Amino acid sequence: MPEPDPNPSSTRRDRQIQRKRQEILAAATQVFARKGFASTTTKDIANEADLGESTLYNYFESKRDILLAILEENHVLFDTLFEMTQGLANRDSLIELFDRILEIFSGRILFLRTILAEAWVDNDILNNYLVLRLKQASQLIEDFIANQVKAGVFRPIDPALGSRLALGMFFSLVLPALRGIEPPPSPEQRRAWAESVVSFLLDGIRTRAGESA
Amino acid sequence: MPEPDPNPSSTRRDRQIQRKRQEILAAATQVFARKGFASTTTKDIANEADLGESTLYNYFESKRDILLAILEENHVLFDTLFEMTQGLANRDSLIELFDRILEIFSGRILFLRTILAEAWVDNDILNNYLVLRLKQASQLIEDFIANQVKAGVFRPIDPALGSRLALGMFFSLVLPALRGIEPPPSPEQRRAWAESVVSFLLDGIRTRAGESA
Amino acid sequence: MPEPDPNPSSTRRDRQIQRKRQEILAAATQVFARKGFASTTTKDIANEADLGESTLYNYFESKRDILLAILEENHVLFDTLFEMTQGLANRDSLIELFDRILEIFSGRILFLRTILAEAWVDNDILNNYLVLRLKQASQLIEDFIANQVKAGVFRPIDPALGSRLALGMFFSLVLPALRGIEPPPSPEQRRAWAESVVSFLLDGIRTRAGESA
Amino acid sequence: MPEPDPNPSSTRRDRQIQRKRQEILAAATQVFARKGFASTTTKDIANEADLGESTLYNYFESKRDILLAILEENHVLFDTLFEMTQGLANRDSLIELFDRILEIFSGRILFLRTILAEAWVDNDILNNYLVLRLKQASQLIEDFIANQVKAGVFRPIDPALGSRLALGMFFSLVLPALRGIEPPPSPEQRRAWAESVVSFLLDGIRTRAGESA
DNA sequence: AATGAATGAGTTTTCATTCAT
DNA sequence: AATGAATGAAAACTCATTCAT
Repeated sequence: MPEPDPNPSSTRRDRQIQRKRQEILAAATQVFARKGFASTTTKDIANEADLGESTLYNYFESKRDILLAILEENHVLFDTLFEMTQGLANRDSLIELFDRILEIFSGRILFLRTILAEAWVDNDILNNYLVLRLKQASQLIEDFIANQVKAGVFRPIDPALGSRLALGMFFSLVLPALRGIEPPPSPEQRRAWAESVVSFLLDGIRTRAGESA
Repeated sequence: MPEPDPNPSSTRRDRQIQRKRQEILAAATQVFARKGFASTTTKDIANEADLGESTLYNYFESKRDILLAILEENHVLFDTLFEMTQGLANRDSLIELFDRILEIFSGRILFLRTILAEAWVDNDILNNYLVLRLKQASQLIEDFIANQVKAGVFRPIDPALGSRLALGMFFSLVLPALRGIEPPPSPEQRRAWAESVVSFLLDGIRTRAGESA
Repeated sequence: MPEPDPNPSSTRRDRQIQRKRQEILAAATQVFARKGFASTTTKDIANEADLGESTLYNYFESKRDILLAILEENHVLFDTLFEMTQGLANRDSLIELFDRILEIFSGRILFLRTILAEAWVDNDILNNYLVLRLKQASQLIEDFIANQVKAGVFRPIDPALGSRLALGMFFSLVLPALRGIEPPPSPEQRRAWAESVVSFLLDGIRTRAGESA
Repeated sequence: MPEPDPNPSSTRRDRQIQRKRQEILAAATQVFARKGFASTTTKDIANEADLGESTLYNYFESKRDILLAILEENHVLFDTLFEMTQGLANRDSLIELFDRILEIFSGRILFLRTILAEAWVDNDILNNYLVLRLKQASQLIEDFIANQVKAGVFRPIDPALGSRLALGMFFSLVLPALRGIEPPPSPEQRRAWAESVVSFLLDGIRTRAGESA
């Protein structure tokens, strides 16, 4: 027998509100990704959410508030990514990391398309929602590189530069999907990509002396 | 007493018109880069160009027409790049290519910032002005890779993937400058970057068996 | 076991309804006085009454209906004033009248602030709720003046004008409190004011020949 | 022969703009006086000014800006009043003052109706545009009363109270015209009123001992 | 050729009111 | 009886574009 909730209606109501907010955010994400924030009208969002335009304002303060809610909501999601990734130890953990990020990216394509577009023209969004994450990711890779260099596994390379190039490789793979001109990668494709990036990064593209023999 | 030119006013006027158009395009590029096309008003452009708003319409049909003129104007510039680069033969020609593109990019930051933003939300622009160029660049690198693989210098790698990753590395270097959060690279910086990218691409990051000894 | 009332729920419900209506009217009076009718939203009223917005419509037909109910409710109150004041006989009764009206005004500041604001822009309200009362008050004073003139106590003055000036003096005293930039007058203050007005009215401000001696 | 204006077009343009602003202000004053600021729509103003709604925004920043421009414009006008009135010396100068203010008021009825309405609900407007003026007027009268009391001409009366009552009398005369339920007073009417107010104020309404004889 | 002025079409936002529960 | 949710209608304001000069 379930405990009588001391405040059941309030809680249910809250959930109901949250659900509706999610619906609106999902609709808005669709349209923002397609047209960009500035070119999206509240009418667009309302149509996509199958609501009256004024109803939006029962759930959000303004159009920009909707955008920020989308950013906020997804920002949290990426927290977990970095919590899980405590450190990069070896080739396999690098592959694992790239694969996981590719997976997360594949599931958040519309959001990512939106945030990249807005961060491109809005400094607040860039700094509050993108730079932070990129720094975290970059740091992770830098630390790995620095360690490997110290251990003699890597050539003495600037970790910051290495990290940057690694991120560049990574984005070269997902960007077409984010932009919507390629389908999101299948799990197999992701795995293959992750391995390729790591291989390129670690081994380069040239035949090794020992291998070519 | 000046020589009677057979068609003086027309020619001079044409040049005058062209000059004014350039001024407007330069002003518009500034504002588009800063705020994005959709958030830029014709008033913004007119202010930046130090003109009356309605004067813009003596030179361009519409706000979008200004954007397209900017894209068109710069598109031509990149033609020369690919004309000059007939083929990549070796490590040095790769470095040379990257260096040259970095240089061109550094001189066209505002334009690039604009085209990237708009191609991100506008399929026409993406296809007509960006994809074309990327394909050209990509093809160049792919051909190089395919050749090297055939010659046994490179491991048997998918040239398309290799090219993509190479472009990704390249963009990871210029993007912060395009976005305006880093200064444009100095010539020395460009050279160093070009060498780094090529080195990463060709050699990888790991100590080579022969080198570690 | 309670007596079966022949019509209990109805009566009790009616009282309950009336009580709730009063609460809403009190809340609305607060907000109307502060912001004016047009700038007050139904949400403002609902918040002040600690109710849901839609609940208002169980008790009133519309926002304007609430305003009219406020006017109606208070209109009745002033009936009693004029019933009690059957006629002005002498200086003391004049003082008494002013004092009483000051008292009533002090207890109805928010209502008066509201009605004055709305009568200022709404002819219906002006005519139905304000002009009537002012005419009654004015008549009272006019009659008094006319009588005094006839009796030779007053100079032969236009009673309508005299009444108007007397009302003007009166309002000059209460208006700051109605507007909310002065505290409501204390009973002593009211008494003093009433005497002053009557003294000014009757005696003027100049030293009398007999007095100056 | 007129001096060549160094900047003629600019000046003419400025005048043109000023003229259009005046037109809009005049139109807005009409509508504000009739319906109150909050109930007036920009469409109302545009219709009254025979302009497109959006045209208003070429001359004013916002609806409120129009209101403030009206207040500002008229505020200046009252400056002159107080400059002219350096001091009140005797009965005739008092009459003169009242007459002049009545005249000014009669010419600014719509403006005054508007400012009174808004000052009634807006503290900024009350303090910045009304209280200031009332204090000036009040001070003038207070000084006069204080002087007369000192000279033994007036009974020892509180000058602040006397001033307040005098202002009340004054407003009782103009208010109906401001509200629009009486025609503005004719010059003769104004003169008569001024004399009456002063007479009431100075002499009171009662038969004087000496006069009744 | 340059532009001040005007504006229609739209955009975001507000708000009184309705209605299902 | 109370209200959360939804919304049509309208409000203030924006902006690309036109046009007369």
